[in-house]
Amino acid sequence: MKQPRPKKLARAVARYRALGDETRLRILHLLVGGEVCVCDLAAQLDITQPLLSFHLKTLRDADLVRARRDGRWTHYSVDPGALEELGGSLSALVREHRKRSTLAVKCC
Amino acid sequence: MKQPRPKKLARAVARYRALGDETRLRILHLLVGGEVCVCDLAAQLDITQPLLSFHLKTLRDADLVRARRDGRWTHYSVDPGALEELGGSLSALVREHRKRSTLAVKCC
DNA sequence: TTATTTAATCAACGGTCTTTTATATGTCAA
DNA sequence: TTGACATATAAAAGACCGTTGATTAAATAA
Repeated sequence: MKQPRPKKLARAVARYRALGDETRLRILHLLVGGEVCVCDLAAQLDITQPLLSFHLKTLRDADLVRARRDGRWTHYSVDPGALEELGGSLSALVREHRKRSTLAVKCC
Repeated sequence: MKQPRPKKLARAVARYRALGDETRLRILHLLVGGEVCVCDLAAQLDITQPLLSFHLKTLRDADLVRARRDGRWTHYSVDPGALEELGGSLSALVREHRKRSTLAVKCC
């Protein structure tokens, strides 16, 4: 498989890193059903408000979620694009592995 | 989407965390063509030997790669199972999002 | 305006992860 | 056996991340 472009690699790293936290993965699952406001997320997560805000920012910075302000409230939703890109590159990696593993290239 | 089982969630977190590092993602891409020995990985990565060993252990602990000893050398290869499980849960998340996002559930 | 509510930001602490240097283990060749 | 080579492990330092408590900003209600 050709080596990933630096830019793309860095983006993938940032996204995997964002996914590598239990609270953030939970948030993502809460959002998968559609937009949820921060107040409702807070009600289900049992963490302090600033901490939730921090995790949401982390997910935002990785483009995994989007925020929409509506008066006093802010609604978050998943950004399917980033997830698809990640899932796609994972699948491609597995496919590539399958294809090449039959060829049994010797190394040392 | 139903909330993920604690055990499965923890495994996913550990794996995303393992993927959330540039060196380790590089290693995975180097391995996708088939088994590679540590010496060849070292030649392509420009990091110290103990550090490479550390990253390989991290990937092993996440079940993302397997090690096979062959005399003096150790060959690493990707473990497709873990990658498939990750990719699958990502795709499921995206699919679920697509399905539900048309229903537009109101929150606050 | 003033008070209240929702959410984001800041500073600081503690813990975990990465990185380095040094050492150990295991395997083969001489 | 001894020496050389390939890789793993240990200990310590530094950087980074998650968490908390206090504060701020923005929007509405009184």
